[in-house]
Amino acid sequence: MPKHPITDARADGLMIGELSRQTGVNIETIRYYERIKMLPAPPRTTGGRRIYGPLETRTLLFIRRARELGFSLDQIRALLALGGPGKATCSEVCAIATRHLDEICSKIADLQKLKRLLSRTVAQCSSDAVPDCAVLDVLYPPAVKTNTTMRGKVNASR
Amino acid sequence: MPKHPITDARADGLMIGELSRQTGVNIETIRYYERIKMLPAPPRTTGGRRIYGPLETRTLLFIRRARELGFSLDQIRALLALGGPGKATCSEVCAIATRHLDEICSKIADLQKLKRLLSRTVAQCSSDAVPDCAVLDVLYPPAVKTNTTMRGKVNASR
DNA sequence: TCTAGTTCCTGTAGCAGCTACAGGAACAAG
DNA sequence: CTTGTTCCTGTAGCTGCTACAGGAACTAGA
Repeated sequence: MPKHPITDARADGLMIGELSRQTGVNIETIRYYERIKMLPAPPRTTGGRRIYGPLETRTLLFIRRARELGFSLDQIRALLALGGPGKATCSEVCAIATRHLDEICSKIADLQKLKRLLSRTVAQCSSDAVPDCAVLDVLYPPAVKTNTTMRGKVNASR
Repeated sequence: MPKHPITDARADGLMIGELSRQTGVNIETIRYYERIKMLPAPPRTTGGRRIYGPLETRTLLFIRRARELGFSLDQIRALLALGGPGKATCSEVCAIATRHLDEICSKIADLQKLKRLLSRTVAQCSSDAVPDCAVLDVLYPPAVKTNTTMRGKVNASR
């Protein structure tokens, strides 16, 4: 009767491949999430295959979205716990999100510092020989300007 | 005669602890760099301890600086190769730096998108009960708004 | 000379967050 | 019954480190 690959047992419920297709989350990743207890272990068919209901789909989409927004798995775990049966206040949820927002802001600030430095440096590129390359000048420590040709002097036991 | 912990063999040259202190790079990290061939294996004392010369110090500082600027180890390897004995043009070095700069820029752009979305969302925090939390609304997929209390229905073998 | 304390050595395992196998069992369709 | 697909478990790999364990080498003091 059903022509889609709905398989066995209770007819509603997806197998892992379908869940993966519907959520855009890799199969191996789904199993990984189960292993690290991000997702509850779903029931199985008699043959041992996982069957997922709408709740799991929803949870997985939640996780995926949160990952896209850069939340760590631990943060997501906390969010799921707050949204869960215990119930909590919105401000607790916001606290996690705000902390994450702070992290994002400081990451942006760091990257912008890098960007300024690097683009200033790259702009000086001369296309000439390497010894005068501005990029290498920024990278190499300015102090030790010693002769680069002093190798293999010490010993060499072993 | 020497009161500083310069040990054995040729008197110039640092042991790994001193190198670590001077460069600010963790001892274990230095050995790790050697293992993955970021740093050449240095000569050893008869007792088997590594002795580093000024070139190694310089290289390690280079690596550290490049890491601070967010270059990957592979990129740094490439930079070191270019700066090395083969010599290359400044534009080759700049090519690597420019690619890295592009990565930084797109990371910044991504993070700023996140930042806007998250801060807009967090701003709506009501401090009230969870069901109406704006953060969770953003995270949860808008489609499936089904009853959350339908668990443990399918089967439960195993 | 013996001993204590420090530094160093190798090798292995762990972190996040996956991804990619190998080798086998279960299923659907011809 | 066979073929092909999907699924299963378990393990190892990725990046860039960090942290151990268990032992060897060195220094300084008694």
